[in-house]
Amino acid sequence: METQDLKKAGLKATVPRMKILALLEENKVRHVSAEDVYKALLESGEDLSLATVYRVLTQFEQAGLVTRHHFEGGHSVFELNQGEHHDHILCVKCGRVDEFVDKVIEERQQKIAAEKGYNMTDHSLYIFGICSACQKD
Amino acid sequence: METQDLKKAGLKATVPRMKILALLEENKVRHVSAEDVYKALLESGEDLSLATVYRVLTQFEQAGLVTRHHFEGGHSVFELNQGEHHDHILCVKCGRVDEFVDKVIEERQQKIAAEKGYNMTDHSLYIFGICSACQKD
DNA sequence: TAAGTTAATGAGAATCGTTCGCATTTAGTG
DNA sequence: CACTAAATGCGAACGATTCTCATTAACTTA
Repeated sequence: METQDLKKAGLKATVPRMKILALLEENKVRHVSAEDVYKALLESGEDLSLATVYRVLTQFEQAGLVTRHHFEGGHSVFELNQGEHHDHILCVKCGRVDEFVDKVIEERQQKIAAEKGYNMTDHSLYIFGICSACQKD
Repeated sequence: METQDLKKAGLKATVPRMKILALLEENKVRHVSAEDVYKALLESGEDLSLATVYRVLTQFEQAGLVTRHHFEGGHSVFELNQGEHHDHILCVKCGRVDEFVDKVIEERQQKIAAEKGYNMTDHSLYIFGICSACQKD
């Protein structure tokens, strides 16, 4: 039950929080904006405010349930944390997003951080390109 | 002369553009926001508008003279393209930014893109951590 | 080098995603 | 079931960026 997940994260199990978490867990789309979440919930009959969506997503992020990605134009998209860490490769033409995991890169990053005297906490890697479908146009 | 650089980039050699390019080439700071550029130029006696700074930086980006980095909170910072490509490692406590180049990572990225059927055009890699100075606090 | 054409600029309004303030409602507790 | 703190809704506020449009400056050609 989601109630447990929320409690574990130190968050009260309120209606908006459960609805948002449930939506993310449906996993229809991996990467959603606050606006996406807001609209999807309105459509499914929920009545909540956009401000709440932002608040909740920010709390989820702080609780480690969700990762926020910063995109161009000040947009953020959120992604439920599940399974292993991964990075992203995205198409600059159609916006398609794929994911990948590469141990070699992970290791090199650790090494680089160490060399520079940093205690690595996180990283963000995006590869941009043109996907196979778009190469045909 | 900067005039040449601008012409080469297909841009008229106007006063604001030359001043902004000169400022970036001074290279006092590698990563500047539009606001930084605007203030610095005002202080050095130039009279230009923030809108122009944004316009010019965007044109520089399109011309490949400059790279724009998207940071948290919808902030962008710009960096003059000079020398070789590099990635960034930054301190989440003090905001310090270091740069690095890693051939292994570059190659892996090419390989991953190919595997996923993408024609890679660019990438962005940030390592986050706590720098040596901040580890002591 | 002066006139003409077009693109660039300044100033401020407008936009967009996001956050805030505050009155109201709800969840968890006893 | 009543109580208290925390969560929500609403709309206003915000900050970065972009737009509009009248004015000005930069290349072109004579």
